[in-house]
Order: sequence, then C-alpha cells, then structure tokens
Amino acid sequence: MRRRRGAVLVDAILRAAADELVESGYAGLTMEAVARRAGTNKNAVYRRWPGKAALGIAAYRRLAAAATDVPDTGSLREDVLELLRRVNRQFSSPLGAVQRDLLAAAATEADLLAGLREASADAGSLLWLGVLERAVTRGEAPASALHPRVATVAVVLLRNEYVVRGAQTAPDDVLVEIVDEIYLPLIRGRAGSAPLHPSADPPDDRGHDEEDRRDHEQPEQTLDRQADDRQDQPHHQ
Amino acid sequence: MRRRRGAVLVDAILRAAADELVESGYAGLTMEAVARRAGTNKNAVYRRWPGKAALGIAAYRRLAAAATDVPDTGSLREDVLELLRRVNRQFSSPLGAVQRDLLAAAATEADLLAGLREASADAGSLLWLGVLERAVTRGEAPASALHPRVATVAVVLLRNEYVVRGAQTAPDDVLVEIVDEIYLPLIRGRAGSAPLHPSADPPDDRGHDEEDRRDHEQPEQTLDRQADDRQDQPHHQ
DNA sequence: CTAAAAAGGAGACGGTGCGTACCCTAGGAT
DNA sequence: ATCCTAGGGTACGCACCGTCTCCTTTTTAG
Repeated sequence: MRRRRGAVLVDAILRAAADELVESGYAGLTMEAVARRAGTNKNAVYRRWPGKAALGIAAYRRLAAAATDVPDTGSLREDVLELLRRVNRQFSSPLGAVQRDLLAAAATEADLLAGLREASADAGSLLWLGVLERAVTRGEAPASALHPRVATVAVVLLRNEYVVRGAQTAPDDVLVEIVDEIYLPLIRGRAGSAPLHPSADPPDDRGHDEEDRRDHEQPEQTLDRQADDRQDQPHHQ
Repeated sequence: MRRRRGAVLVDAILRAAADELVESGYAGLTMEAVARRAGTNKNAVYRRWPGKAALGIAAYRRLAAAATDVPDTGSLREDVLELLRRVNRQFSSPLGAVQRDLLAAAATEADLLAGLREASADAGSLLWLGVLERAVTRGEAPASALHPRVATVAVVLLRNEYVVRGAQTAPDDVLVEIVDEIYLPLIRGRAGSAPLHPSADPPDDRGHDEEDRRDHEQPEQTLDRQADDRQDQPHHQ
C-alpha cells in the first residue's frame, strides 16, 4: 500500500479526529484511536499537534466550518426566535455536544479556550447584531439596543439552559419564554421611556459602547473563518 | 497512633478532598492524593463514595457551606450591583474556580450535574428573587418581573463572561454594564408600557409562572443546605 | 472477659491513556 | 543510485482509576 504524507495525511488525521470527537466527545477522544482510525500512528499525530487539546480544536474547526445565514422574516420577534431555534438545534446536534464538551474542557486547559472563543462566540455575536440592526432600521427597536451584550442575551440564556440543565434539547417553550419574557422586554426597556426608578443616579453613560462594539456590518458571516490558520497547521511545518 | 473511624474519618477525608480541590481543581483531584492527605488510603474513600465525581460533589458542598445573605440597600440598582459584585468575588476566588471547574466536568459526567445544580443554581435564584421582590414592594419594579428567569439574568450573564473569557476576574465595568444596560432596562421593559412593536401577537401570557416559581420566602437562605444528605454520606452505610 | 465481626490500613494489580523514544522503511529530491 | 525527510511499528515510563487481598485495630455481642 502507498504511504500517505503531507496534506493528505493531515487531512486523514483531522477527519478521523473529527469523527472520534462526534462519537465519543472530547473526554473520550484518544490519540491512539485517532491514529488507528486514520490508518497511521500516534507518531504522525504528535509530529503535527503538540497534544490532545490542539488536535481537539483543529478537529472542531473542521466540523464547524458550515456557514450560518441570518434569518429575515420582517419581524424582530420571528427573526430572533428563528435564530434561537437554529442555535438550539445546533446545540443539541452532535456538533453542539462536541462544542459544549470542548468549552467545558477549556475551563481547565487554557490553550483550548483561546482557539475556541474566536471559533464560535465572536462570530455569533455578529449574527445577532445583524438581526437587531435590521429591526432598528424597521423602527422595531431603538438604536440604543445595538450593543453586543444586549444583542446576544438570548443565546447566552439558551447556553445557560444547557449548562444548568444537563445536555438534551431545550424545549421550544423555553425559547419562546426567553424571547417574550426577556429579549423583547429588554429591547423595549432600552427605548429609554418610563425610567421607573425616579430616585438617584442617572443610570446610563459610562465608558462603554466604544471598546466593545465592532463594525457589525457584513451581513453573511461564516461561523468561524476569520482569524484561523494558526492551530490548524502544526508547530514546525 | 489511634485509628480513626466513622464520622471523624469521613470528616478528615472530606477536608482533604476540599483542600485538594482548591489546590488542583477537579481535574487534578486524585483519589490517591486525597487518601494520602487524609492520612488514610483509597480503600476508606471508595468504601464511602463510589468514585471521583461523588467525592468531588461532597467536597464542594463542604466548601460552599457558607451562607449568603441578601443585600438590602433600599435601591434595586445598588442591591443588584452589590449581589453581582459578591458573586463576582466568589467566582474569582478559589471556591469559584472549583465551582466552574466542577460545572465544566459535569458536562461530561452526568451524575456530577444533578448534585451540583441544587447546590448552587437553585439556591442562587432564591436570592435574586428576594432582591427583586423587595424592589416590587418598594414600587421600583413591576410585579410581572418576579420571574426566575428574569431575576437571574444578571448572574447568568456574568457566568457567561467567565465561560467565554477565560478565568480571571470580571472587571467592575462589566458588572455595571450588565446592570445598567441589561438588567435595569429589562425590568423597565417588563412594566408593559410602550409595546414598541404594534404589529401582531400579544407577547405575554403563556403557561409559565407556576411550574418555575417556588415559594421564595425565607429571607436568609444558606447557599446549599436544602436537599442535601444524599451524596454526602455513602451508599451502603 | 473473650470471641466474632466490622472497619481501617498497606500495598499490589490490571486497565487505560498520555506523551516520548527508538529503530526501521518508503519515497521524493539531488 | 543515494540521501534525507517523513511515516510506521512498537515499546516504554508515567499517572491515574478502580478493585482486590491480606492483615490489624476497634467495636460489639455473647
């Protein structure tokens, strides 16, 4: 049999790692199994990635490479609900399991986190800002709502649902509740009307709103291709 | 030297496990080390807890046994900010590191999660409901805001901060931003005034508010003593 | 008071996984 | 044809989990 090398081999290993990741999660990912499945041995793996964490990230990136487009139903509520449903589906899919698993493992292994953050969190916030922005131009939301932390509240709450309850899928009621009881009221409340607490402090105006907000312009953003190519390929080429 | 047994020994083991947990995190927690540190051996440990996960929970509970009282400054904003600051301090303390570490590990080991949920999440939501409730009686918040998911939004966002950014402490700006940009506007928005989207659906009234809300009465609630005594003591005593 | 039965202590073992090292071989480059 | 790089096979040391066996101390029962 011919002996594979270079890019072909890298690809085979990465594919094997991704498969193992889906089947067994990050915790169950073993270097031996990856090597075996790729039809090679640990040597070839360690020559390219310094350890399990690095290989895990690389494999996850290959999995997450699918693009996500923004829904555009004409109503903020429906847009948000739709986006939330997609995220929910994604979370409860094998890929989501891997994602949550990796994020969990990242709490311990610091190097995992760095590579992971850009791959999911950052890109995601662009999606949500996009939806909100469209709502602003429709007059459905005040411009003051265009804030990364505000825009992503819904996903954060959904993710929390997964963290607190076990794995499984979050039922649709929960999504609806998040949108109707929290997201929409929040947007509404940011309209600035009815200050409700007439007591002391002027509640706004601190130094935020510059550091955090990015351009949020490009409407279709891939889920993870933007600051890549650093962990995907080895340390000593 | 005399040979310890029963409660004394259990206590020594638990103390040792808690120490190890603080020093090395859940991932670095080894049964050997715990046994050694407690001046005994794995045998005595395994006779009481079925495995690492169970021991981890039990040890964590001993750590988290400190009570948390609710702040009462007379202003919702200050109450929330104060509570959030406490949580932030707690998150960035060794105990918090352990807590996040355990929660991370729980993503993989299902049995961990069950014991952990009641120990932190559930009890925490009572605190937040308490603060909110006081604000309602002061007229600072609408009664419709008395909803577990609403009440805990701030902590959830803060926890998310820890998950997404690495460990470290969240800077105070972030807390203020969460309160002023999200929590307060959300409460304000739930007042029901200014519906903002005059289009279709009446946005409220679904089946919530019965299943989820508990009594939320007792003003001083220990952080974890309420459905205990199940993992703290062994399986075949 | 003595003997049986719990319960603790010491240490070994098998299993699994990580990461490393050694040596051999294929195959592209010169 | 020959070098040298990179892949392959395999064994190793290490750490950890969870189990088991043998022995000793303490408690309890008779």
